[in-house]
Amino acid sequence: MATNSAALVRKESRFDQWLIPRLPPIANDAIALLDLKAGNRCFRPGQEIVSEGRRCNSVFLILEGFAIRYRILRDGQRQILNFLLPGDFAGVTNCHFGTAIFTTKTLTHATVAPIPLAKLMSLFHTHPQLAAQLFWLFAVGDAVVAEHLIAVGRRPATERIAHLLLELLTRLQAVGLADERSFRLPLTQEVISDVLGLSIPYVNRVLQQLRAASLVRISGHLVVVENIEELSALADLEQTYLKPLPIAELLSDHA
Amino acid sequence: MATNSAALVRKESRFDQWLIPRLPPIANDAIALLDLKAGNRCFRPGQEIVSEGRRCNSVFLILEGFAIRYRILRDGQRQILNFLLPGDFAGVTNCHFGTAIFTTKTLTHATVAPIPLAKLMSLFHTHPQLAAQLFWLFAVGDAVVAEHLIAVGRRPATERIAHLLLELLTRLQAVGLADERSFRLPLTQEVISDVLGLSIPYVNRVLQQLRAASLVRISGHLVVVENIEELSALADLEQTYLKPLPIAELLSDHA
DNA sequence: CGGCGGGTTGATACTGGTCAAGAAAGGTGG
DNA sequence: CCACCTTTCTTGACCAGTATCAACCCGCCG
Repeated sequence: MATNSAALVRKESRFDQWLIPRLPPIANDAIALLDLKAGNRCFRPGQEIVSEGRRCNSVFLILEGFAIRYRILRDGQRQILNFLLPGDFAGVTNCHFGTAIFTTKTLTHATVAPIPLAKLMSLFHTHPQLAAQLFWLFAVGDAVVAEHLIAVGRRPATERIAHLLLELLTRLQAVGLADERSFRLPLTQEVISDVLGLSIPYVNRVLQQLRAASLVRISGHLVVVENIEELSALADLEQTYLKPLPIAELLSDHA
Repeated sequence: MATNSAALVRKESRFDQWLIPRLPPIANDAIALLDLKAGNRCFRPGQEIVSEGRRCNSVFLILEGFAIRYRILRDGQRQILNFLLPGDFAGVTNCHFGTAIFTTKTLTHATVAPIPLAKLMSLFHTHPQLAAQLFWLFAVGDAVVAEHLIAVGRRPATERIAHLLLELLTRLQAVGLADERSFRLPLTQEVISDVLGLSIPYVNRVLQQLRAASLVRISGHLVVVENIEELSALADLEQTYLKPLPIAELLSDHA
């Protein structure tokens, strides 16, 4: 079972040291199985982990730090697709095309474990339950992007921002990187605007309103949600996708 | 290897009959392995295959017909996330949460093969390469949604529409359901607007411009791209994600 | 024949973009 | 600890892409 290898990892304290977040079991499994301690790579803020147009045969398990996946358009505009938090796999989509179609760039210092796609796939033969867990992670990732698309496609700016902040709060809580109402993350207004498809000045104005209404405060790299209830009412956030059932329960249910 | 079972399926002509599209190998594999001929379900246009809020423990392989995945917001607005074409798996994300968070609804008559998630997962033990192929399909699906998000987030209406039509053309060609410049699909202006986050009247006006410029013509359920070059120039379409490498090639490459 | 889902149009409003510039804030070397 | 530079944040004036609302029309189906 998953718990064996996960427990195994937890014992190794040096490794645990910077494994601050509570990675999902799949991540711990992968770490144990692939001996990921060996090939870790560290990135500085703003470095590209995966670059659009370049070859890519590996996925990257984020162990520490934050990253974004995005595309730069012809006219120089940027659309950020999603945030990559500790425990997420980066580059999964990219590596299936041989050459990357999106760029993944670090937002902070980050520790990342590269896993060659071939190695991962070959593990399926010996550890089939790993595949199932990966699917589960994928499904969550897909849901995050889908919710994001809904926000960008159909919600006004204020709701989008509220939605984004609550999504991040919830996801970060899940990995132990946020407390009840706040988290640290270098969320510049430029980043927010590129995530949500807005302009920087407009994001600024909306943020001022939210601040004036005592709903959120972003100062430096600290994001504080001052009134979760009201902000949630604004955001209309789907909670299910951020708190998915453990895979075991899914398989035991009946149609 | 994958080809065995795929070839096996192709021989069965009665089954092949309505398997007009060239399903990807994974689909044919699944069909063979799971004996999907047995449990097929037929849907009429406008029926829900998966309903938001209801339990969901299966994925659905689309064998014939078209569907959309969407969410209805509080205020009644709809955001369509993606189109499901023959060969696509529907409900994959949903079934990982126990209860569906999106709705999948038929656009035409459709034939669908339900696959209990548990059944699929258990196959990984006996057919590990199936998992790898499913990942590949997933990656393509993710890329489609991601490109969609980019269009909605950062592109003006005309480009969005051009992008959408070319995406559909290319995807349909891949399964043998479109010729060089046209395809049939009940693409109402309401659907287009809900896919792209626009209003119906505006879609109408943009469509008129495109028609006036002899770029596209939508009449009834027939979509004809009259000038692929110009439309492509407009759309700035990423082709890579619609023509991914076969999985074998990916695994043989080196970092 | 009537109803209805689509498509089309016009008038009008507004959300959010653009441009331009300045003020803070944060980081860095001396 | 300060001067300086860069990044980020703010603000204002103005503009434009799209939304809304409200008809009306058309073709199809029962």
